[in-house]
Amino acid sequence: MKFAQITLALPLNQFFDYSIPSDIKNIAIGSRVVIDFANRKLIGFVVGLKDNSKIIKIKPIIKLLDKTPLLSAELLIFTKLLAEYYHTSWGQMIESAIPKPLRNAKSIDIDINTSLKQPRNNNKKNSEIFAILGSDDFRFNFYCEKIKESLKNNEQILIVTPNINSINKIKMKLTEYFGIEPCALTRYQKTKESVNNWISIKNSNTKIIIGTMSTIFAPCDNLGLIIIDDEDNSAYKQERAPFYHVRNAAIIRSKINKCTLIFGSECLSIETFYLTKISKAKLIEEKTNRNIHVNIIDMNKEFYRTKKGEFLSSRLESEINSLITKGDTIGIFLNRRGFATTLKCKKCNFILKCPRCDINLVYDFKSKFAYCRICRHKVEPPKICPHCQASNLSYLGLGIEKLASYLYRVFPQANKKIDILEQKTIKENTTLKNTAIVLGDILLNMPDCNASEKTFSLFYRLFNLTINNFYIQTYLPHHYIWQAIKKNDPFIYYEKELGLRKELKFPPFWHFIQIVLRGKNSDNIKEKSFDLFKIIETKIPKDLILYPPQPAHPAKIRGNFRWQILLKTKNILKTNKFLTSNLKNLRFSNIILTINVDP
DNA sequence: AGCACGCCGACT
DNA sequence: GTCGGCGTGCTC
Repeated sequence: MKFAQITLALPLNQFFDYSIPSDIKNIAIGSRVVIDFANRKLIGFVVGLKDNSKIIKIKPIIKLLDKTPLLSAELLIFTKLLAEYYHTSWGQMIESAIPKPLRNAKSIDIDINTSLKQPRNNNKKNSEIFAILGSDDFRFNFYCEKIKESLKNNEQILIVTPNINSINKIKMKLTEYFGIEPCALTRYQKTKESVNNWISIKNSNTKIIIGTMSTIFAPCDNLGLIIIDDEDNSAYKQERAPFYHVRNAAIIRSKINKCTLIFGSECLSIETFYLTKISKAKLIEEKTNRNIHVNIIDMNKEFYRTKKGEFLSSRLESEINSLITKGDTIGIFLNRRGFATTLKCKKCNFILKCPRCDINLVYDFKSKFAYCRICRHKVEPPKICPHCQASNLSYLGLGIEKLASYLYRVFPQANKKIDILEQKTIKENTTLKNTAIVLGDILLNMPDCNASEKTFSLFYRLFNLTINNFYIQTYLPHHYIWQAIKKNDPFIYYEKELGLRKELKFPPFWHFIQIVLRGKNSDNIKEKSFDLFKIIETKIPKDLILYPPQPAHPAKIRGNFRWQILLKTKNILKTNKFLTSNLKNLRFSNIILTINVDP
């Protein structure tokens, strides 16, 4: 072979041919090479070999970095399919699949063992998906059963968890259960150790691998089982390019390998529930018999009885009072940090906002500063309104600190009987005797098609931690989320939500594709968004739904203004092809355009 | 992505 | 005159 087809970690969806000099032997598909690309020394990934090339001015490969290919055929096809789905270049997807130290043109000696490969189990069953709904222990026991089967077949096992804490927790339990320590891919991408781990996995010396989302790319040549724990966790969607979702990536990888895939959670995602509904996944559910009293407090009725500016209904206040008088404890939950969420001038209605992100600054009582929740920009709140200089600012909006000070004022006798609960309570699996949700509806009012799913998963978990009474303050008392919690039946929620989504042509029935334009000049971004919209509008295929440009959420991040165009489609690959052919000759100066599939 | 080329306006 | 802004084309 005289020529190699090479893909690069640049946003260029094409291959480049390079000649193979005679002194470079053993070049193979999947190897990394150093090449000269437009006078830049770059790393390239060999994806094809051929005897001739149509390119006239061809350059030679400078250096071969891997004597044995770093990327297996399986990882190559996996990254290729993912890149096609998420509208990125193959090379960029490959780059995100390998540890950081292997991404630059410096050569690191790596020892890939080709002789001692374990024989692959070739008479495998077809891939099978399980959806496990239940507590940590219930899921862990199921995982162990399946891990045992894979170990017996001498296969490798991938376990993906959302964060480092959960890696350590599961790792300890597995070590105890199997007597072998799993390989943990914490800080997977950055360290030299990660390269050693990577090579060890590639050489099949490591059987059980556990780590965060990039673990889905672990170079297992003999993969038998993939476990995605806490599969509905929002951390599994990468929020920068390449935008991939671990759940979807796992489905693709399990199909390629014909291996078993397990999605487990205390509260399954709508997508996974849908898989069980259409018989693509087998549902395994923990049966619980719990007797919790759920009290839904209709805030529409309470509003008139509750004094203005107070956050607790008189009904909840009297319930709290009788509980603590009995010597019981109650946890009050509010998912909003800080003291006040809005600093507003009484005279001119000026609102203190972040200069870079254009969202309200949240006042923190302890530090006496106002913070931006996106970029952590902080300011000392001005004593008088900086706009009209005629009045001071009022501290509006309910944050957890304001709630705390209110509670201790109203219940001075409470003395550690009232707990203020935050998101981390749920992560720590604390047992709660009684729980009250102050603002049941804040997440529901967000402009996000997953708002109800987020609300349900948050409060259902909180409900699962509670043993006696569960109180919900809401303006939507008949919402199916509360009905599902009241009856301790998540399927009430899943069925209703899925029905609505089908009607609205929402995921998982249709897919969103979000095109974001961002840059420093607000007018320019808006104008070019409409230009782009018009271009797409004239060529749009029938089966595509296009929404006019609108400011993205949030409309400004770190000084960059953002506008978005949303598309809705049933066929991602077809729509991606349509976008590629229509966007390839398009370039706006000073604007960065990103495409986020399944945002 | 990042760089070179080329076209225009404005400034020692 | 020429410096530098940015729109455009190209990279095997």
